[in-house]
Amino acid sequence: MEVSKNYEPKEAEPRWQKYWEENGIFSFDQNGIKKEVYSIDTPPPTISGKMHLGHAFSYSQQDFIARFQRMNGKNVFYPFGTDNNGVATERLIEKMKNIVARNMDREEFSRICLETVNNELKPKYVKDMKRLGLSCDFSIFYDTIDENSRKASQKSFIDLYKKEREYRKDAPTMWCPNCQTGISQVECQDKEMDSFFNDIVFKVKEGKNEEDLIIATTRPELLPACVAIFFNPVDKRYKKYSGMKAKVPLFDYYVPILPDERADPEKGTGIVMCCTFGDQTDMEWQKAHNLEIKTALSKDGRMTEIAGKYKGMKIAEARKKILEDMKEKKLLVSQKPIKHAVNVHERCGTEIEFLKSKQWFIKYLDLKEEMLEWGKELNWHPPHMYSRYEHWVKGLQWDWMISRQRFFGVPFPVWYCKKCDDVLLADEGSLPVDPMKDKPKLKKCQKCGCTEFVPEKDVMDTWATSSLTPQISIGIVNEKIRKKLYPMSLRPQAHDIITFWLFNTVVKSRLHNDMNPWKDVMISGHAQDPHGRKMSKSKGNVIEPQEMIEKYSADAMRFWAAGSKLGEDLPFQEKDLVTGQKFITKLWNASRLAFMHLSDYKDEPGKMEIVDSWMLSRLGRIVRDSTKSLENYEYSKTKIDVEWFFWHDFCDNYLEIIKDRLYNPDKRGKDTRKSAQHALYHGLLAILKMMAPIMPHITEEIYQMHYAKKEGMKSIHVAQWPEAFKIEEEKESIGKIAVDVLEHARKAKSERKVSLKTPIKHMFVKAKITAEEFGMIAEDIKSSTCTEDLEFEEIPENSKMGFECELEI
RNA sequence: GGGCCCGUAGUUCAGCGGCUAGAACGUCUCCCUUACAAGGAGAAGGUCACCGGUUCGAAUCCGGUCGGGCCCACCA
Repeated sequence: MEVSKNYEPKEAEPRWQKYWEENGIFSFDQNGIKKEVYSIDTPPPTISGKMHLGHAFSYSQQDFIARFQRMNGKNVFYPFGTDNNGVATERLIEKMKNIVARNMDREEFSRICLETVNNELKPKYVKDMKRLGLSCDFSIFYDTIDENSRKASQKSFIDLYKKEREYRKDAPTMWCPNCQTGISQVECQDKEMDSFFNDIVFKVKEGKNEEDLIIATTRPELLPACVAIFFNPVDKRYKKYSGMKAKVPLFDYYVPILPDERADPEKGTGIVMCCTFGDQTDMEWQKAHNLEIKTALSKDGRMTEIAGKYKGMKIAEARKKILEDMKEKKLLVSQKPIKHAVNVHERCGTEIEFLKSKQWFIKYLDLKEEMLEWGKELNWHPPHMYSRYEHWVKGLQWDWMISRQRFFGVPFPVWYCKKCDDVLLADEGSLPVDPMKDKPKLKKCQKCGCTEFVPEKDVMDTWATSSLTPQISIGIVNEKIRKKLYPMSLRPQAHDIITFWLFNTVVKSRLHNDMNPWKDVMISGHAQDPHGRKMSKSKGNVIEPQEMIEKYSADAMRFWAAGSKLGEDLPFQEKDLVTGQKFITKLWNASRLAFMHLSDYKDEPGKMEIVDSWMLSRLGRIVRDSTKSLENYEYSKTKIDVEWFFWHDFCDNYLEIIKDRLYNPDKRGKDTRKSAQHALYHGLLAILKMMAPIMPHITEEIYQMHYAKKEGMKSIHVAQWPEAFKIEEEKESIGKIAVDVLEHARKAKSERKVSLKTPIKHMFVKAKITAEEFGMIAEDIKSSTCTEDLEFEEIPENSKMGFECELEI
């Protein structure tokens, strides 16, 4: 069989991708109830334009596993979703369409978001993923904002509410007084600002006298919301004041002086005032000491009525005025200019405030012990990733706040009674609902009988939905098979979101179903720039995977992604794609040689030559190890093992040795040719199959040329994973002599700077095998090394000498 | 500030108690050989970051130091 000289990945890869899709090679068999299922909780990428290198990296790694499991005969459930709900999408679309969400009707804004996502963003994304060769069943597809997902999120909300795991209460949220909107962490930015440390005077009664207590603050305008003063318990200077009260300057009311180790004795004067709320620590203090919450700022960034005469002033104005007044009353001792980083809203640069408002929470702080157990029950790959989960859980201080004052998200299925504020849930049968548009099923408040309701305007945080991906994706398929899918076999994801996505999914699954969502988790590392740094647009070191796939191939890209151990970060090196490309070429050329000699091959082994058994036995070890590696998510080991075996044992040595037998059956005998054909056929096939998960296109191309018909399979990717060949130690050790001799001869010729086909006039081999055994490999040695006269001497078993080879060229 | 990972050849990585510490790329030398010259073969190249400890034996296990990366938190 003649095989064309070159392989063109640019043409071949899309061709096979189309073929796989048209033939449903990766379809999940929804009726395959009897087959063992392997289910994957595919991460839904956030739609932010197009696939980036980190995606190419980690999605390739999970795909290796999916393809391996499929070749092991499992019915692989491998859905695909996109995460397009939440702030990230909102902001992207505001920019793309030049609109501002808060100035629009929510429904209208959501409509534009959905349209943009579906028509512009998603298709590009899915195309990129398919171009990478991802073997998802794209017919099992979800969006975190589609009807199914909204329904699942709202159902989850109702269920947890009924289980008394949800509550609504005042809580501080980050707020931009300029844009007058709640904002999220991702919209914040650090900004270096010039400010002053103001040393101000609190008065403490000490017997008859009043003592001064000096406190350094950058936020004097928050004084009216001051609720306590803290010092560190190890700080002897302030110990005597513990439990006493101090008078707040200008506002003349008393607050307690309390010990707390969060106060830093080194900072300022060592004592600090707690205002509700100046920053995160204020919130912790408020909660830990159960302090009153005072609100000094309103939503438009003006002082509230508790500020007395400063009421209605803007923050900057109030700060100035208050400082002036304190100066006048000698309550301001000194001012030191400082530079410090503050959180600002990235859109407008305004300093962020913490305001209290009603928020929904999932109550889970009481479950810390259980959470640790849940985490331990998962099989972590690699195992050390568990400690990230563990430390996160141990450090938890708040319940899970799930409400956001946002626009494009899943609405809460909730109305409130206008009169008594009682909660009215949507009817489960009517989900998904939008309370701003829909009406509750109940006509009257159960508590007070009132008939007027106020819809909840907030939407859920995106994690409240994405923590349901197992339920959402499973919800798409036949009811009959759902039971077999849950808990799922695998959650693949990167390590940066263990504390969010992974943790939240575990929590939801436990609260809803009382079991873990999956058995195994596989945690990928990050793709970095060539110098091992994080890639980011601002650094200008972003590498686009699309370009690299175009320049080399998807297989080469995946080859690179298989280059580091699971969980390890990997710097991107373009040279690694070159290596991948070379490997593809080598596979292609070796296959050309093989198929040239296999057209008349029939599977009837007969008597096997030693060298053929040597190769198959060695390969048997590789198959055994590689299978184990992939079962343990160690795809990089499989790659290294197969790559090395193929290049050196198989191509350099084995193929060179059998050429003579293949080309010259008249001289060497038909049986020795048959033996070579047999080993060649099965050896190459096993190599292809083991590389198929990593390089799905080139292996498919070669498989289809020769093997597909013979095995009666539509694709290498649904073909049976190779069985390990029998390992035959004795034959291996005899065969190894032949290989050692070949390598020795090659080295000798290279040192003498002569061509490899230069004849060797005389060769003298000494080895620890019998003359009879040597006879079984003598002809192969002669032909592969071009030796004219070969002599052998047996080394006794107990001799110190090992293998020796002398030659004369 | 807390956590996790990593320091092995010029570069990117394997090896994770026991052969002479490996591969790829790069470098140098050679080779048109009936799969492959947009190839191939061979060679050179290492105080396994540093300091201690455990052990018959440490790149590998333990403790510390110093670097690098990432995540989280903080910024009165």
